[in-house]
Amino acid sequence: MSNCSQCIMKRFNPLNTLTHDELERFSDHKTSLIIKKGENLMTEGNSINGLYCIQDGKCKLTKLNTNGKEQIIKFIKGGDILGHRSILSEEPVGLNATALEDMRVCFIPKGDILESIKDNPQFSLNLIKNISHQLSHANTSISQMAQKPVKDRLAETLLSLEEIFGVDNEDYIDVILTREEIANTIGTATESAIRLLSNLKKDGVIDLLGKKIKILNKNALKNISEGY
Amino acid sequence: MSNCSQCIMKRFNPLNTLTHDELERFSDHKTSLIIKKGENLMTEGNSINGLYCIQDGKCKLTKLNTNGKEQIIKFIKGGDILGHRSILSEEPVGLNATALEDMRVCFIPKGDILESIKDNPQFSLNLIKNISHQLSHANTSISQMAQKPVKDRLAETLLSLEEIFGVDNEDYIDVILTREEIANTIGTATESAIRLLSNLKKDGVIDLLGKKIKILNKNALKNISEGY
DNA sequence: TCCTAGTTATGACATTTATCATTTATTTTT
DNA sequence: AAAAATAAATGATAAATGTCATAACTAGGA
Repeated sequence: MSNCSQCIMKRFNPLNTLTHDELERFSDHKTSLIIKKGENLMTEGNSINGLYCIQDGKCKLTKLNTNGKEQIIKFIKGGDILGHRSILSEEPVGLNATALEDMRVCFIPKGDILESIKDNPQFSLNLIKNISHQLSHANTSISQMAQKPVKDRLAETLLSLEEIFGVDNEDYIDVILTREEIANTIGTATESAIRLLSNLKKDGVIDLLGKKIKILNKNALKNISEGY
Repeated sequence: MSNCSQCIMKRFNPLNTLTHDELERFSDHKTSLIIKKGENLMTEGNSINGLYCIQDGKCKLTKLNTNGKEQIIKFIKGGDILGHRSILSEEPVGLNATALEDMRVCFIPKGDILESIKDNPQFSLNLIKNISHQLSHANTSISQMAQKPVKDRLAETLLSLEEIFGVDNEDYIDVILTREEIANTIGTATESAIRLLSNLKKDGVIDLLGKKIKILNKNALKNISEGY
């Protein structure tokens, strides 16, 4: 089994402030697991007794609305952590985490996390910063969802997907989403998302190849996302 | 000047875990200020070097969109604190805090807050819980803004305004908002908000008296907010 | 008190977005 | 490889929401 102190994924998350000893303790107690595409790593309303550190693979964080519709709140990739909000606030998990592709994930039990929080103020602070950052991001999302038309939100989402996942060797955004998932991210009907994507393609702003999306004119998208 | 250790407002916020000594230190360094209706307590993008504890009065937390529209993210009342997210994450303030009526506010310098964070783990934890709770609330908002029609969001907002501010002695919701502010809360045009309010009145679900709003049928509103 | 500026209200209309129906394409299963 | 299931695309139409215009009302200042 791999060792936390040698793991490079922690470079990207709050675990990067942990001492060698702490990481050794994590290694001793951690479990590795494989989550298959479509499976849930966390489920809304469930409680969780540890923290997930994503080694590899992508997932979506979703919320089921009272009207039965799924809203995608955030995307998660290798290097991200999940579950810390729930541990810190001692509340059930608020979102579903569903694998978009097969994932490799490490699970570190709550006890070890709490110990490090007690002993290592810098670690606590980094967790707080992570959550704070999520909060300001969420506030921006609220504003955009409430005030911007669907077209603008689609443009914004495409830019942010490229930002998060980067591009493959042919410059396509490196994540595969169904049209329905794109619609559930921007909060619109699937057909509307499809139509708007087709329009963007017709206008030469993006290229579509099956589910793959390539941004051809980032400036144009940026303008659209700001309502021009 | 009033004394933090005797102040009852802290009963409602994370400051309730502070020791007598810590509160004395706060008292020595704190300043009290009056914010007049319409003035800003905090401004988006500015940095802040302390924490505000609201004694009295109400304010709105807003975000200015790239298209120039104001989105109301949250309402704040006596007993709430402001600015802790910015202090903890060492980032500029993300939202404007604008007084809806005259406010009395205490300002506690950053240094004292950070000292208590270092010394008092329970205080830190309570701040984290506060921010975590805001985050789950924000995620719910995203989902509702994205997926629910304006009518449902208005119903939801009215219920939540009564929840937050309570009612006066005639059962009107105890906060005065313009129709534009209501529209900016639910993310719609002012005229749409006005029309939907009129409809709710015509249906006997609410009563309107100038800017004052009374909920007559809470169950009906709850149903509307869930799409029935 | 009157005046002015701002707010609320309402109608007419334009635009955006959702829904439904159907076809075509793609993926999965057998 | 064929069949079945699922997803994408597109047209027609309905519903929701925004915009513009204007009138009625309200509150605060001269």
